Amino acid sequence: MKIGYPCINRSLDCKGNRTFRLKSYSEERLIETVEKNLECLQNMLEFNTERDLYFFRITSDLVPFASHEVNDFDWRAHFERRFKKIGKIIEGNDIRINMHPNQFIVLNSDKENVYKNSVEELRYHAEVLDSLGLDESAKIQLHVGGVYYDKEKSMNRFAERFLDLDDRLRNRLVIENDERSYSISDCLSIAEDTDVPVVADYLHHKIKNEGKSFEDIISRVSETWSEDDGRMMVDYSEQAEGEKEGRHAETLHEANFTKFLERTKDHDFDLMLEIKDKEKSAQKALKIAEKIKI
DNA sequence: TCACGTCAAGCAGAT
DNA sequence: ATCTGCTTGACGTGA
Repeated sequence: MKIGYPCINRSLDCKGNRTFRLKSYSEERLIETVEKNLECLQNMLEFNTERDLYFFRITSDLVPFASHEVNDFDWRAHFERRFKKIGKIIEGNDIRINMHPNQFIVLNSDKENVYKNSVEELRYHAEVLDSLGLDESAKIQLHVGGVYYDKEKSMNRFAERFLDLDDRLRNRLVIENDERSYSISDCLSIAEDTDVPVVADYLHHKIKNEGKSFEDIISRVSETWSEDDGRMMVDYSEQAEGEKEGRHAETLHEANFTKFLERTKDHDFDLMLEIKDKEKSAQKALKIAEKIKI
């Protein structure tokens, strides 16, 4: 099991997700921003390996406006060596990487332009992972999308469009259950038609689960991951006590996390901790995991 | 330096 | 109708 956290490190004084307003777009600004983001990405990866955190989610903001029409700069060529260098660090330390496009990426949208833009944005994500020289175990994790008053049709539309993607991109995609539309069971049903691996999100499953327990369903989820896909990925987060349902907790709760590990001890997976205090909770989680030694 | 309105983009559920 | 939250709040103007 590898443990990691998404996108941001609060202990370091660099920011790896710098961006700027579309209004301020210029090639100089883009280069400057990507330069700093890559530098910080490297810092974060080094920070992580020094602390035995070998799973990391790279921010979608790494290259701002990468898939926007305003951007015709060949950032891949310009930063090729930088990407390769970071890729070597990733490879050398056997770090697992994923990315998670934001909410605007909806592959199954009923609007043609949203679909088109989503594919472009997914291509950008794949280009980042390709530039780093990573194999297809580096994943791009997305939700199934909208329901549009007809869930079956919307799931079919997802499957069709997924199968229609280029191999290189499709082989990097994985789908994650969300807390209101598509449960793990729904994702598994899509996986049957498409062979897309499924990422199980523990908190989302707690909120939407059709009465199935996490430990029961995780076996079927693990079967969606092939050899080339790498180890199954699981997302873990906790409900912020007293806050609205689905809100992430500020810090990891030891007793909850211990219980989670015990409930899932029959399975090996890489674990992404979606907890507000990031690397702090990740280090805490690592200690707990080592203590009870799964 | 700080407060705060706004930010490329979608969607569903709550208010 | 409008607001909120989402993998992550950050940018940027005005005082």
